[in-house]
Parts: sequence; structure tokens; C-alpha cells
Amino acid sequence: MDYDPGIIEEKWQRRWAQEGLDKAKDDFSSPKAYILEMFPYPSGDIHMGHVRNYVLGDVIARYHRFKGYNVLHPMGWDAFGLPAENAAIKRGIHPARWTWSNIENMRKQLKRLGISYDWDRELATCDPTYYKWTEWFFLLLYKRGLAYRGRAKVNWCPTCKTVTANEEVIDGKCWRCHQPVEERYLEQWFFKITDYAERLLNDLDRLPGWPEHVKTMQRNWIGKSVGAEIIFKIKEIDKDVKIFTTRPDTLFGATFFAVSPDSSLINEMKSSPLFRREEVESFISYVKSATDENERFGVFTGLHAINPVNGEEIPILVANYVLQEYGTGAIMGVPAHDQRDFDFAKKYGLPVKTVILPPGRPPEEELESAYEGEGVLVNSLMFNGLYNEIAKVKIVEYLEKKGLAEPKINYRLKDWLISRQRYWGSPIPIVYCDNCGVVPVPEEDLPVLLPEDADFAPGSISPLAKSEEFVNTTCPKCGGPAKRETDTMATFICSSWYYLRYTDPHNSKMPFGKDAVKYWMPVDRYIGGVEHAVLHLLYSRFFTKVLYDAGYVDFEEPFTNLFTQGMVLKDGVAMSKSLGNIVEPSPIIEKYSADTLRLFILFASPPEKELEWSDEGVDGMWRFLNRIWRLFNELIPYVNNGDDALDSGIERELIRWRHISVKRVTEDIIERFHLNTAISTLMEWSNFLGDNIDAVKKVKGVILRDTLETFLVLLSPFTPHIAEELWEMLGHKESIFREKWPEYDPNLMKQFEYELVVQVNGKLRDKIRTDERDMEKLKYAVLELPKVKRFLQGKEIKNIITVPEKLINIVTD
RNA sequence: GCCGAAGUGGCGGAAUAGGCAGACGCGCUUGACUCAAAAUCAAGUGGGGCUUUGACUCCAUGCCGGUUCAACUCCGGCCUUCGGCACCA
Repeated sequence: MDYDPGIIEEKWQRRWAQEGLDKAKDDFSSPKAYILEMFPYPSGDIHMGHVRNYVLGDVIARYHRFKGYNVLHPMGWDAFGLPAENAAIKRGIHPARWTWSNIENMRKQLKRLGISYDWDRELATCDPTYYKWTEWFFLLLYKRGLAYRGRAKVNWCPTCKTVTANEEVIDGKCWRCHQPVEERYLEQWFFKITDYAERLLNDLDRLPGWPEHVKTMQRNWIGKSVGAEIIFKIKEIDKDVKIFTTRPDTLFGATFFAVSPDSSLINEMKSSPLFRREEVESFISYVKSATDENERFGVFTGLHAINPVNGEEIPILVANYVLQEYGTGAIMGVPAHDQRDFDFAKKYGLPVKTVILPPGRPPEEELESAYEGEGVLVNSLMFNGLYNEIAKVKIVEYLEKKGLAEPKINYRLKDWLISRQRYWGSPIPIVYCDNCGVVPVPEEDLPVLLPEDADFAPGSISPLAKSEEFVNTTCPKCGGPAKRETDTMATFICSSWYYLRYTDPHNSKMPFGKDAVKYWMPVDRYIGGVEHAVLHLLYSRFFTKVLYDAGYVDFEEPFTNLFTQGMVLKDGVAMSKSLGNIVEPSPIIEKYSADTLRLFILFASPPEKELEWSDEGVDGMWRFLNRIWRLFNELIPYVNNGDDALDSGIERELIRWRHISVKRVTEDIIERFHLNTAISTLMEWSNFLGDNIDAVKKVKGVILRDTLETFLVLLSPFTPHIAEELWEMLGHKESIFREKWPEYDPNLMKQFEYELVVQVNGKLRDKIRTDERDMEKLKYAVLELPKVKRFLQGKEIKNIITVPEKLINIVTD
């Protein structure tokens, strides 16, 4: 009988669903494992990246079920977002219809892969029963003072016709459409994630199960810098201006003062007759149109700032490299100890004043570049001779007493802009009333439903604003006429809490039940792409911390272990429509089988690395599965051999292979997550069986049965269908997935005879097979080996190194 | 520029605690089966040397050096590639 996966896979997928094998049990007393993969955006089809992500998760989930855990392994849809609207505009289909039909299709594709999800817990963020609670979260943040409306410089994507968060702008381009974004000043809704900057940073240290590079990326993004704010007086007008610096120790070296072209100080300086209005204004308009962003430009304003520590007057410049949105939008320029200031000073002929000297450098030496390292203070009056790290503190303390400075920590992280001027998202449950102002929609009135008949063609205003029926409402407070907020929420809000919803997906009273969350959370294994290292993963951590503070959960981090898989490549580059190098999963499944595709994806590369697609590699996996099929068909009749069957060395070998393989596969799955080597172990094992098939047929039935059954259990997380079919052919009525994961016994892994490596001066000279385990005896025996003798000729033995049951190294002079 | 990861056959990759470098798979070569092909099976496959073709020998894990009886593995320095951040004061 030939391996016919079309029939087998359909048969078992149906039966597993009937039996409910993959359902998580709401029995909160047993040990649990929450295995989660990042849910997909329902774009239409599952692609290879999804396959990799979900097959990896499936192996882990199935393994944990074998180990007796109550496993939660759910799937859902990150279903709000722009592509639905764009498709709607292009093809005249309603975003909801487009989305739901994509979900339908992709669910089918995932089921065809045999991924063991608990489909009863499926969710979609665009479903009102879900986004009701997304709105609830908005209100929670609003109540806690973490959601506010503010005017700020924001990123506007002209292609997507909406604003985006800083996290969504990569190299000045929109994360979704890769087009350049524009700056706009707009009033928008923000989440105050900066309130959590310190905790988001510190708690990374409590996540040993996260990859270091992801934590580093988050640390960089949060961008903490410790320093001080120092007040400079403007000489010509009566005005104090704060600057932020991480180097207060270099304060005496400040030779100029600079503000950003967007600084409000520029306006205020106009009151002075000395202000060089024309130069400054033409400079600003020049800088705004300048294309070379890396070139530093500046212009003297005509005014001066007074250094608070020594009363020195230094010129105030407007400089394009001073950022308005970081620190205070003003800096002190210390050319001697900051490379940017140094380059700028050289360009405009500003003085360079050394105030920190590394040991051994004469103070009069002219600098070739800024010295940014440690040293001792000079030219700094009463602080001279202090080590700079100490001076940092002393100078701030000195000025603090005079009310001219205070220690300050700045973060690069900015508040999270969450408004989107688009239709297909969760409404923001806010009402504007002429009498009462901004009024949150009461919880009992949730959800604020998206109007179905909205004109969602994007324009300069949100599509919801064009729906009279939606906009016009009554004020929940005074009952008077009021207007609804017409922006929708960023979709990253929907995905910031979905992992909580899976624990209790049908709860109509709350976003999740306390007991369910307490039992299932945190997620034990979270698997997904590294592209969410900052975005989704930072936002989710933020949400969890807010919930913790509000008393809804008793943990502060949602994902205990995080795994970021590598990308799937074709011809060395990521698969993409524009390159036309996409390999679709479905035709591969049709041509071979789901098991073949699963096996290839797992075998071709370790999970964290990039995976290069190979048609020949898929062929190889297909051949392997066929070999397994034939091997089992040939051997299964012999599992009924009696106990009087031939007892030969092969039995010992079979037992040894079994225990070694169990150990290797188990450790590869759970400790190293190297599924490629787990599979190669199974290949080696099956090669051994195939190479010795005539002898294997003659062993005792119990031993053969144990060999075949153990093999199938180890194989089943990777290729569940073929394993289940062969399991049934071995006479089992119960599913293989109700089995226990096999144990191994190190004593049974030992070879009676083993191979001893013999080296002379660290070079391999011979190998001998022996059952002798006493290394002292072997030490002298190997000296008599002819090959060893040859290399010892005329040399004196200085030492003999032995590694038990492994190696002997003879060292000569 | 700063931070992080990685460099091993023709290719994907293995070597888990410093102990046989190249497991497993792909590809390739040869053979068997076949009218033929496919499929399958068998053998071989890092590079070089040979006036002993061998149970031979030398070289080889990005480069240079070090530690060690022994280094893909540890240490120091460099090179390259990829990823992240980037006028963040």
C-alpha cells in the first residue's frame, strides 16, 4: 500500500476535530501551558512565514500535551486595518465582507496544515464582541489619566491618509506602505506610555526567557539618558532657558548656546533690538527646505546666554541639529567634548575650550576631535582636579542650591499616538459636548458600533465624520446634543490585549475572567517575527502593566518566554510580491502533503535563523516520509514475533537507539528548540532500522513494537498525520496524541563496545573498539598499537591524557 | 558612529560541557532495475600530495596572534556580512 497523504490527512483532521483533542480544558487545577503564536492579519492567504510560525508553535503545543499539560493553543485574527479599506476602495467590497471572507479562507488553510488549535476560542478583533472590550481598555486608560488629547508634531502618511505612531515610522517611511511620512501639527489622542518608561526598561531584566537582541532593541527605543536640566539666562531679554545635558561636568566648556529652528524662544528674542531677524528667518526657511539632513547649519541670533556656573556670555545660535522634540529644544554647545558641537564650532569659527583632560595629555594641546571620554576637570574654577564622573554630581548640586539646575532623566520614548483617520478600526468611545466638553461613553453603552454604511473613501477627514448618523449623538452627561469622536484606534491597541481574551473568549461581562487569566497567564511560549520587537511587544507589556496597576491581573509581564523565528527566503531574499519570488503553501500541500511541508519548514534551518526555500529540499522530505511509510509497512507484521525469537546484538542496539533518540529529540525540542536536529535524529534512527532491516525483522516482538511506537510518538509533533495513521496500523484504537511522551534511561544508552579515539600530540592516529572501561589499562595498551608506535619513534612520552570512554592523547616532547 | 548577531564542503546545516570537524538533508558521480524515463535501491562525494592509491599522509571551520596535552568552541586584535538605533545633547 502506498503512502496516500491526501486521504490520510483529511481523515485524521476530521477525527481530531470530532474528538476535540486540541481543546484547552477549563480545569484550573492541572498544570498548564499557554503556547501562543502571533495572530495574523487576514490578508487573504497563509504565506510561508505564517507556516513557519504556526508549525513551530504546533510542535511545542503537541509536545506539552504529551507531557501532560493542559495546553492552551489558540488562533485568531488581527482583523482591523488599512488593507481591508484599500481593497474596499479598489474593488467595491465592504471591508467587513472582505475581511471575513479572508478569515474563512485562511482558517481553512491553517486547518489543512494540521495545526492543533482550539478553534472554539477563535477571535477576530473586528468583531463587536471583541472591540467592545478594546473600547473598554481605552476607557480604562482614560480613567487612569493615561489617555489624553494633545496637539503635537505627528507623522502623517499621505498614502495611508492617516497619522501613525513613532514606532510605525522606519527611516522616515511608513511601516505599512513604505512611503515617506510628513510632519503635521495635529490634535490627537495619545496613550501616556512614557509614564511607564522606567518600568518597561527595568523589567526587561526580569525576562531571561527573551532573546537578548529584542531586549536591546526595546532598551534602545526607550532610550533612557541620565543628566540634568540647567538654566541659562538670556542676557538681552529677561528670560530663563533650560537645557538638558548628560554632561554637566563639561559646563565650563560651553562656548555657544543653540536652539532648534522650531523653538518658541526665537519668537521671544524678537523683542530685542539686537536680534538679527532677517538672517534668522531666512536661515529657518532655508533649513526647512534643505535636503541634506546630516549637514549641520547654524546662524547667530545676535543675542547671548549667560553660563550659570561662571557668568560667561556665549552666543546664541539657531542650529538645525538641535531637535525640538527631545530634551528642551535647546542645548549648550561644548565643542571640546562633543563631536557634533566640535564639527559645528569648527565650521562657524566658534572657540573650543578644553575642560576635561585624560591622564597624560597636556592642557594646551589643540584638539583634532572632541574628547568624549573620562578625565579630570581643568579650566573649571573650584571644580578643577575633580574626576569628571564626580564633577557631574557636584556641579549639579552646586547649581541646584541656587535653583539653577536639577537632575533629570530623559527618554527617547514618546507618548503613543493612537488616533487614526480611517474607517476600519475600533471606534474611540468619546463624545464631545458643547456644555460638558470631552465625555467618555459610559461602559454600559459599549460597544460604540462602527456604522456599516459609512463612506470609507479616505480623505482629509476620517470616514466616520461623514456618517451623520454616527457623529450626531446625545451627551451621556447632560443629554444635550453632542458629537462623537470620529477617529478610530490604532490596530496595535487591538493586539495589545488579545492574548488575555483567549483565556476566556466568550465572556460577555468582562474582557476576561479573573480566574481564567490567573490560571492561563502569563503566556509560557510566545512565538513570532522579530518585526514586532518594539511595536506590538512593547505595547503589550505596557497594557499588562496598566492592568496590573488597576488590579485586574497579578503579573506584570505578559510573555515569559519569547521566541523570534527567522524569515523565509527565496534566492537569498524575503519572499515578496514585488520580487515575484513567492512560494505559496497550498500548492505544496496539494503536490506533496501537509506533513511534507511541515517537515521541510522545520528541518531546513534552526528556527531562529533565516530559512532558504528549496524545492529539492521539499522533495527530500517527501522521500523521507515515503521511506518511513515503507519501513513501517515492512516491519509491522513482525511486532508479533514471539519471545523465542533470535536474541542477537541487534536487540541491544535497538534499545540503545531508542533511548538515545528519545533523549536527543526531547532535549532538542524543549531545551534548545532546535527542531532541525531533532528531525535528523529521527532520520538517523530510521536509517539504522532500514540498513539492518533483515536482522530487525527477527527480534522479539515486544522490542520491535517498542521501537516502532516510540519512533512514532517522537515523530508525531512534526508530522502528526502520518504518525497517527501508522499508529493505527500498529493496532491502536486510541489516538497517538493520548500517549505519554517516552522517558529515557541513560544506562540503556551505553554501548557495550565503544570506539576509543587515540591521539598522539592531539592528532588522531587510530581508533579502537573496546569494551574495556578502565582507562589506566587502556593507557598502556594503546602504546602498542602499530600506528601509535610509528608516531612515537624516537620521541619521549611526557604525558598521557585520558578522557573516560572517549579518548587517549599521548603527549611527547 | 553606537548596540547586537553571525562567518564551517557545491548548497541548507551538524558538532549540546574544550576531546574524531563536516551528522542529517540537498545536489552531484557511478552502478542495479527498465526498451527508456521516473521512482526506488546500492556505492561514492572537503581540498591537496604520493616513486608505497594506503588501515597512507599533509592541509582545512573569515584573517592574525594567544591560552591548552587538545580550539569551530575560550581570550586579544582585525576583516566581512546581516539586523537594530542613529544629529537623542
